[in-house]
Amino acid sequence: MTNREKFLQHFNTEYARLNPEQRRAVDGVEGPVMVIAGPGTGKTQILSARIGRILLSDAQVEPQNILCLTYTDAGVVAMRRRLQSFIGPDAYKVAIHTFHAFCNEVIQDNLALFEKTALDPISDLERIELLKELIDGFPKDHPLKRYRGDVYFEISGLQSLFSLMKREGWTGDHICSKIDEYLNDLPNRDEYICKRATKSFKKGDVRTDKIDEQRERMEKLRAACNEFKKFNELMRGRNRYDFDDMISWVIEAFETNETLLRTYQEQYQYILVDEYQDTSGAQNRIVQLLISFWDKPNVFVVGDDDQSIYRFQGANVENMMAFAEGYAEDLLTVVLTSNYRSTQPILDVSKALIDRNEERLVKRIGGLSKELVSRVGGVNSEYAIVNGEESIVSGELSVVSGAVSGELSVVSGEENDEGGKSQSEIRNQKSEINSAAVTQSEIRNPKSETPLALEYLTVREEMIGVTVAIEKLLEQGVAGSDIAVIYRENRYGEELANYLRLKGLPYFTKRNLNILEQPVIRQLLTMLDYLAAEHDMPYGGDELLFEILHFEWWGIPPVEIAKASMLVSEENYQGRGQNRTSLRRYVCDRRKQAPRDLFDTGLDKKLCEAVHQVEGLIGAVRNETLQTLLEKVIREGGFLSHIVNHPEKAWLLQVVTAFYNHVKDETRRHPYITLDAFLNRIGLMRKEGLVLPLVQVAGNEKGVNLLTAHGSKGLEYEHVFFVGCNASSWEKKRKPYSGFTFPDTLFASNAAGNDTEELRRLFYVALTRAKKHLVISYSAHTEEGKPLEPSMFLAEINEVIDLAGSRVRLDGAVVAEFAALQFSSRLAPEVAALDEELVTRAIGSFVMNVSALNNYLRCPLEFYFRNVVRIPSPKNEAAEFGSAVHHALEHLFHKQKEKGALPPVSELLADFTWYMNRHRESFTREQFARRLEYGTEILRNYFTKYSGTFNSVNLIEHNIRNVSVDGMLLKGKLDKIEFRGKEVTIVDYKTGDPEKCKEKFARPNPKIPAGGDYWRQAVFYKLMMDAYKPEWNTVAIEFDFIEPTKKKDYHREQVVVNEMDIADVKEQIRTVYDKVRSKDFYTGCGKEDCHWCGFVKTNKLAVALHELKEEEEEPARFIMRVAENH
DNA sequence: TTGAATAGTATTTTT
DNA sequence: TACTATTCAA
Repeated sequence: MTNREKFLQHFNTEYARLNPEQRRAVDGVEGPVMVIAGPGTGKTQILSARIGRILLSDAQVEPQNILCLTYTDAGVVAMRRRLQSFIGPDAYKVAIHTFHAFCNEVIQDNLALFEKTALDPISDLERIELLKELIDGFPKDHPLKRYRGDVYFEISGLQSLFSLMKREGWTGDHICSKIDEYLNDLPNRDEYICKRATKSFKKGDVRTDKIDEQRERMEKLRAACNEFKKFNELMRGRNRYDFDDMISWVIEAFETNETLLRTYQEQYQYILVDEYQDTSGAQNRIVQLLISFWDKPNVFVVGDDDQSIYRFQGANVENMMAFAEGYAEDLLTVVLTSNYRSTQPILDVSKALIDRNEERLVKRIGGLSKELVSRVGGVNSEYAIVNGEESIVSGELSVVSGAVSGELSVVSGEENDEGGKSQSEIRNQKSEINSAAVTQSEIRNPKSETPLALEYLTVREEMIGVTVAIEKLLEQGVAGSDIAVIYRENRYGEELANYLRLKGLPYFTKRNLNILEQPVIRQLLTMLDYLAAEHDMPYGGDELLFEILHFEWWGIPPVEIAKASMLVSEENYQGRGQNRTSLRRYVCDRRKQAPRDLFDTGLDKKLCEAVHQVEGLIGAVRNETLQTLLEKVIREGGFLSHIVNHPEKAWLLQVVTAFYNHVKDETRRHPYITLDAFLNRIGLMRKEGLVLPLVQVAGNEKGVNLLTAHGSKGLEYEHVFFVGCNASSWEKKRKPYSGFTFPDTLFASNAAGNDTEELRRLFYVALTRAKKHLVISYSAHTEEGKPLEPSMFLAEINEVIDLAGSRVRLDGAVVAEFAALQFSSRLAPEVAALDEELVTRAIGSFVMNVSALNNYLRCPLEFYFRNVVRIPSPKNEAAEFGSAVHHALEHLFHKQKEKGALPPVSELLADFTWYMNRHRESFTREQFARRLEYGTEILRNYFTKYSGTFNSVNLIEHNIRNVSVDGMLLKGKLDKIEFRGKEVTIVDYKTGDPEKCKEKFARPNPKIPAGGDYWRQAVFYKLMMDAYKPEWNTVAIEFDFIEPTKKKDYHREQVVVNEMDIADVKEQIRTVYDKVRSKDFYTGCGKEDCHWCGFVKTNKLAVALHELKEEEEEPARFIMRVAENH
């Protein structure tokens, strides 16, 4: 048999399998065809069959005359594979491309026409840099120019706007005219007419204030559009292009160069477009140009408007509508309604939902019907609906019920009937959950044949429930790859993966991760940060070194680092000011001394070795290129061997390689890039939210599939668990600010409700992934016990079809199995204890002071690191600025006292500037300039405001030591003590935004059980003063904010202390004092956002993890208890 | 009852 | 910053 005969034979068998409507679409080879292919109707199949049919037609068409365009690379692969099974090797001669690849080919084949020979694609970072340049070039009164806050705020908005313009092929003029249209129309709109009298408007007036608001937004958009051209010029100037540019260039070339267009029109006489609903305006234009030669082009587009989830808002049906209208007379429209994937009940449920959408072709084009009919199992029996399927289905569904009933207690019975009830009714029912009897009865409900809707108590229980159900299915021999869990957000899947992992169940996920956020890379970057800091200014990065030494790969016992750190601070204390040493220098010096005496240096060997290696790397900064430096960091110092021996070796190597590649790419683009410049660029990426993406493939391919609703498109599974169907994840999810607001006149369809329709399509896509079993679930409460609503989409379905719904309550024993996951993030870590002798030396002379007290109450580990180990404090920009302000004010009042008169403001500013210059190393160049300017400004204003009122009878920077209160020693340094007659006021300066410190003044309350830090400080001072000078009448503690509020007010807050305050704080001091004495500070607070607990956990320094005490009631338990009591 | 004013809170999905 | 939820007022 010849190849052609083989192919013919094969094609005929495949063709025979097509149903009549599919054949109708395939047979009409000439002229335009639009196929609306709902989920599971054999979309790829029909494209392949069509290509086969074209090749077999009488027209002598060669494979290379056919162009098949798709949306994604994955689509190309799938298409090619299917086609090959249809027509054999000829499949490789058919041009199957993504739009981008096709355009690139056109450009590459006609380089002379495009003159783009020297261009490189632009990187995300370069785009940001260009946008910064663009923004820097804005004139003074430009609507997008900012002087305060983030001056580059508009970057992200501009970026998405320009990309949108390219994708949709919109010009600035086009948008501007739409803006005018919109603004002119506003006064006619009802929502801009005042309905009720207010201060400035009467009833019936046009709300000009609201219109002005819109106008302001629109002028911003207009200004942005006007920059589009300039941005493209900038890009060209740098020899860079966008991916989206490829399409625009080809459009332009086709439009202006007829010969070029003709060449491609001649070559591609048959054009097929897959996923037509997702093609952008620009992509669609390419198709139009290619087919524009013929009145009746041989074009075949396949798509499903109901599955459009990537298209820009408001445009989803437009392509298809325009297509239908453009060829109204000759167009063959075929709607595929035979579904070979799902059972009828699943299709019915899906239909119930999607019927709510208004923006659908079936509602816009007359005579179309899109009722999907299940042909599951009927493929081989001549397209008849197989009635016997019900028995198959119910047989297998009872398997699901069995799985559920085995381990889960189910509230069932009458309540299953939730059909037809509105959301509010459902909501009301939730309050009845608690009163419902918990039974072990199974769901043996005839309705189980329909998809199930389960309500779990909490998200946690939902995950447990799904995990248990999956476990059962796997036990019954269902393949993991036949099961999928679909959710809205990746976060859910990540969490769920933990549950499956705990149970040892196989799973499979693909997700995009940001390399820069990976722990290994963060460590590498910290290392590079340190090297840069030390290179810039010796001993400038000491606090980073402390952290770096804790990295696992050195293998240094943390106690040894603590010890070294304590020795350094001891030495510094004795050395007082001059010759302040650092961890790095201290260790280096000691290491060199070692050979000289026979005694041990007292320092850990590995520690010395690590510092030595780091020392070498610091030297390399000067001499090596960035790339070699990174290589050294990776190869030397045990980093590489640590990774290679790590259980997650493969993944870590991937991450490190990807990062290394990024560095290589950066050095290629900027051959002489310095470490500093590189780190700046990384910082810029972080700030602008740019990611270095890497696809993580976790688990194995036989595992249960974990997917987002978006990611599930085009896939199908026997069992689908559609989870997290809560309103908060769907329609009530806020979308973050995404740049500019567009005039609604831009969209052909009304913008209102469009978001909902898009979401509904996404929900629909998820539902239609299921072949036989669909379990939709949501939870009734958050982990914190707040009630959650089911998604409105569920209610919408319920109104049409009774979903078999149940409230699932898990068995305590089942929940207990997952206990290990419950507190995982909230465990309080404990570090190894220090040598007894060493601690005693460190805290032997401990005297209580405010910051130690605050540190301890915040987290005992913070106290340990700051007050016992005395880690080097980071050169913090804000803190150093605060010190400079303090310093300047201290000198101001000293001089006032000495001279008896207030010195001129210039001296205040000079003292400030002096201090700033002295500590220049704490700032970057920009920070320094900004802080200097800012400090001068606020101090001048502060001086002007208060200069007439400064009390001259006062004590400045008064040190109080060893005051005994109830046998406890207290100390403190007071900024200023003012005497007004017999009354004494203590003043403390504060820098920072006064508005943001409000809760620091709070007295103890349920939300802040220990009270605010400033409140405690005030009470502490009062307590101390009363013991120190009982004869002084300390009436108040005043917090003087040196920085004004946004409204330029200077704020002073006086705290008057009462008896209860005294008692409270005394109690706090007593507790902490005793705990410090008994060396009880090795265990952290366990709060999720605690920096110190986080430090200990991420570096795996903990020797033990403790569950938090039941101080605050654990929310899930709380709900359970309430439930039990009813 | 409903619009208007104010306070509070939280940031996605994909190519 | 922008949107939602709440409170306020006609």
